[in-house]
Amino acid sequence: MMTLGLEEIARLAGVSRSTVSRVVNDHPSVRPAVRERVQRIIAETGFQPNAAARSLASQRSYMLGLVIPRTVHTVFTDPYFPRLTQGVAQACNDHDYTLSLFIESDDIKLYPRLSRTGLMDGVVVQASAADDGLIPRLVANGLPMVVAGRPSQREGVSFVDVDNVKGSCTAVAHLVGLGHTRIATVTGPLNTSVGADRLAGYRQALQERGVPIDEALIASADFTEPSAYYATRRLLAHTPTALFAASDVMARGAIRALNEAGLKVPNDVAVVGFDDLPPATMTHPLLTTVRQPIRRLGARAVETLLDIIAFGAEPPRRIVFDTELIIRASCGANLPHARSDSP
Amino acid sequence: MMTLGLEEIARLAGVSRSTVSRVVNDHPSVRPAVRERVQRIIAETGFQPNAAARSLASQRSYMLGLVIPRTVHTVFTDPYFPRLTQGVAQACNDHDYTLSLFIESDDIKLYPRLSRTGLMDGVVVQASAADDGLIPRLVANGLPMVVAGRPSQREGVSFVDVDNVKGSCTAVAHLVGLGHTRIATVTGPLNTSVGADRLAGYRQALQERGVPIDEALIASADFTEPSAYYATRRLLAHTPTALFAASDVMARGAIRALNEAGLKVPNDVAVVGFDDLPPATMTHPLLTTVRQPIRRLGARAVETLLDIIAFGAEPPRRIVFDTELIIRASCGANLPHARSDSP
DNA sequence: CCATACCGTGGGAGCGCTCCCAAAGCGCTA
DNA sequence: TAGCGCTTTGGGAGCGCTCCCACGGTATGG
Repeated sequence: MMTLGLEEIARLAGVSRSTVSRVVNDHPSVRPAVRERVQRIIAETGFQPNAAARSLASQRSYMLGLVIPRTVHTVFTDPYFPRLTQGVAQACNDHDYTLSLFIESDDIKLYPRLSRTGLMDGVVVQASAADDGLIPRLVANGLPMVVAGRPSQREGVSFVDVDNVKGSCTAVAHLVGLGHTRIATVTGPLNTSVGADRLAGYRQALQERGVPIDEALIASADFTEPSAYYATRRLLAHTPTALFAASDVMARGAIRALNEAGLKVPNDVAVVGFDDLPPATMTHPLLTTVRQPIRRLGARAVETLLDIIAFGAEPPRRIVFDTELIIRASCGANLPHARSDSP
Repeated sequence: MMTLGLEEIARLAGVSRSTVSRVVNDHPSVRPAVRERVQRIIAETGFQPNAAARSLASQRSYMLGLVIPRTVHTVFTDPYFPRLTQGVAQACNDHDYTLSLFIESDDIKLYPRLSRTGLMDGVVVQASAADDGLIPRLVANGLPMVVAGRPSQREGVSFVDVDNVKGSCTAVAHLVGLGHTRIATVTGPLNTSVGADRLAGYRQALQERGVPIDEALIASADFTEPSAYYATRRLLAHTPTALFAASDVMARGAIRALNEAGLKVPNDVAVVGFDDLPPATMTHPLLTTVRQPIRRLGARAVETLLDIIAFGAEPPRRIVFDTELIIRASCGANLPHARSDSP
């Protein structure tokens, strides 16, 4: 059986390879009658152009990569990444691109895998603590790229992020408005911008409202539930009346530690999280948190990437989404004795 | 700047294109001295072979596809799919393959997208109610394929699945052993084999133990929480004392309906789920369920696929994993008045 | 009626690799 | 020293497509 290629279709339709190519690629300059005849043959034979050959010749693959420099386990444990992937996958579908996943915490293995492929038209890279290795190399490589989150090295890099500083500032300000002055925080890793930014927002909120900052009320963790649990236990000795966790998952860990110590949420300690990721917010009581539009962020990253592919990486695109404070029960705002948040 | 290709490296190293190709592909017949020299040049220049050209010439891409014929929303809402994806992604990493995601509920769009790509060396396809359209076409196409779950059309198709009949049979037998005779079930869609099989296991357990089957105690749903909630409400009138839900997510919906009706779990109604997917099993009380090794299933699907790619699709591989009954609190097995499960 | 313009079409020349075959170089034996 | 077989190397011929240029045909204008 002869390979079903452009040439073969051309033979069957009595035209040339070029004309078939034009029909396949919706090029306008083909007579309707000819176009129709070719299309009929294509439908009859079930012909599908060879993607490798097409990519080789055209330098386009219509594939995008989603690069998450984490372990596979982390990616599927932390609800953030599936959500991001969802946004990215949906956008890829919408624009008829194929999505490839690169989940690998080891930089050394990740880079060759990415550029060896060479097939990707561009990549969305999740920011991480150690992206200084990967991102500049990708940029030097000339591979169109958008970072989800804020990269440590921002020179000439396009990114899509949420305003973490403002988000956590709003959350902490809310706690201050409720009358709290001993507000603890469980932070993310401070060598990541997301961790650092959410702590910065915490500091800013206290500073702006004249609440003294007690460094003993700041405990750092790594966005996992157990790390937050232990961080919170360390915090207990300093008698906070409120706690801001830099993620919902960590808020769960904090609440667990609080409950174990016989403290009631929100009566003894008010708690606010960050993310608004449904399974994690199903705490008792329901978690007050800062909602960030993760799916939209993922989708926007893809759209920005397509824009870069089409029009070049200059100037770098910077998109920052706003967050929204979602007030539920864990902050105690609805408690009878709560002081009003608004004057 | 001249394109960095095999030819260019060859020139720099003073050898031929073929020799460079041999070095890149670890072909043994290259003198160590030459190999080393070429490798040095490759390292210095940061050369990476072009994947499209390589795929075109060799007919191999080292890419696998994971095809999930569902909406993007479903895939990221139901915890089963992320878990499966995790297993698949890990296995792809382990074998140095790149994973592409094809999430599309519309058959009409899915097929062309898959075969147009043509790049995939093979695909893992999640079974679905309407896979009769997709799977035979893929088989006809000659694309190496493994189905996760049981395909409706099994002729010559390789698949990896769990023993759903035995799994649910064990679960229901457990309830019978606890003294229940009015055991209701909330099933998955009965046009899927997973839905049908779990119901078959329910029937088998009752039959084997001489418990009459009351069709009024069987309500079908679609694996979502709300559908199970409503199905359970319909069941309430028939006064079950136990309920087997065909998934953990549905067990949650069932428990919600039960609680709303003022029924306590497990005291008034014992509940057993299926899947053992952590977020969903965090019910009050903790869910007794049938654990299925989803990640292993995903990983095994990939390994089977690689086997098929290497050695051909004949004979079709059929792998069935066993499940395990995980007894927690929701079935009431630990209640003081519970009858012993074992004679 | 011929010149000019353009539309539709065909074919050549790659894209950067792999695969195969032939040739060269080597050590060994007879 | 000629002959043999082995290892190592080089180059040709594609893989199936896109892109570009050139050509013939028809429509248009002078």
